[in-house]
Amino acid sequence: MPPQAIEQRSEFIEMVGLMVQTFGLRRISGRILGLLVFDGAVLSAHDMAEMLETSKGSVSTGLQELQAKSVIHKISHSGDRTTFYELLDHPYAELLTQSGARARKSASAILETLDVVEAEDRERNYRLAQFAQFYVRIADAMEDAGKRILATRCL
Amino acid sequence: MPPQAIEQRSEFIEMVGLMVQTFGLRRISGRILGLLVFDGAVLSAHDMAEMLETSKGSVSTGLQELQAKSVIHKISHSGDRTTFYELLDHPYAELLTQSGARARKSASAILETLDVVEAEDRERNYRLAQFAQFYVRIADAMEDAGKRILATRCL
DNA sequence: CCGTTTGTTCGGTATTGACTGAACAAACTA
DNA sequence: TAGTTTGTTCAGTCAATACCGAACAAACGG
Repeated sequence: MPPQAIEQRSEFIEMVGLMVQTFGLRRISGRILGLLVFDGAVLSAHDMAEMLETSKGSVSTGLQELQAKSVIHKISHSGDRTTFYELLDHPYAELLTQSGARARKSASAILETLDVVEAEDRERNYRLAQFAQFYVRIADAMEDAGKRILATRCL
Repeated sequence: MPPQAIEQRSEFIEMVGLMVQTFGLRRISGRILGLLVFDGAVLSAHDMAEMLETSKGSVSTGLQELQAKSVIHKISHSGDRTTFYELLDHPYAELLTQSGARARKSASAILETLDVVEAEDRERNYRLAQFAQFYVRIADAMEDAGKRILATRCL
């Protein structure tokens, strides 16, 4: 690989590391994701730690996080104790689903307050309802986006 | 206000403080938002600092953040040096717009990598495109939700 | 079984960034 | 102008948390 390409790859990996933090993922998880997206390889935790120049411990946590979000999955071969990992077919759908679920939970919490609070103050009721609706819209949007991604034809 | 209502109010305020962190807002900004949503009052920074039992400095930063996101706006009366703040009519639309813009920026950054990288590796191209599309979908979803909120009839 | 390789757990460390509070600035009053 | 109130800025502090790496566990080969 020419030196320029190495630079591009490493920049991409770092960029993804920063980007995924929006979803509450650790930077290390994003760097792993970036590595897998760029190289498309099937890798062991050991290899990843070397390639990303980081500790095995960090990689281990990152891999757990990415599995919990259904971004990657394990692969094992008989007669080999190594566990490998690769991207799932639809790596990002679950991220959206979970974000949507969180938003819906926020909406519920607000509506709960609305229920509990005295129903006399019309304007407060409106403000709380408006606030809850904000989260409902986000939840809907996320879930829709997730479904649309799943519906997209695979290569 | 009965003690139970005070408790509900303060719980709500703290909850919003945690919730808004999803949008990259500080906790203090969320607590201010919670206060304004619950009370519907027009308040000065001084009052907010007292009510939230926090420093004037924190409130000041929080107010700037909320203004930058078009959640609140200033109100001033002639012959009074105090600046007051209140919720805007559509406090949440801009939050979505800005989130959408950030997502679109991520998508662009990924597509830029796709452009730069050798076009030979078909599978890499696909993975990068898929990743970019993920962010495009989020951007679209956020912007749609924002528009839908604006279109919702006011009280 | 022992040695080797792979991977996880967890206590300690370092870094990030939110919050505080004091100093400063601005705007009005007497 | 001096005094008062309001608000911002910024250097320092503190807490949250991501990361490191050593110790441990598990799985296989010799």
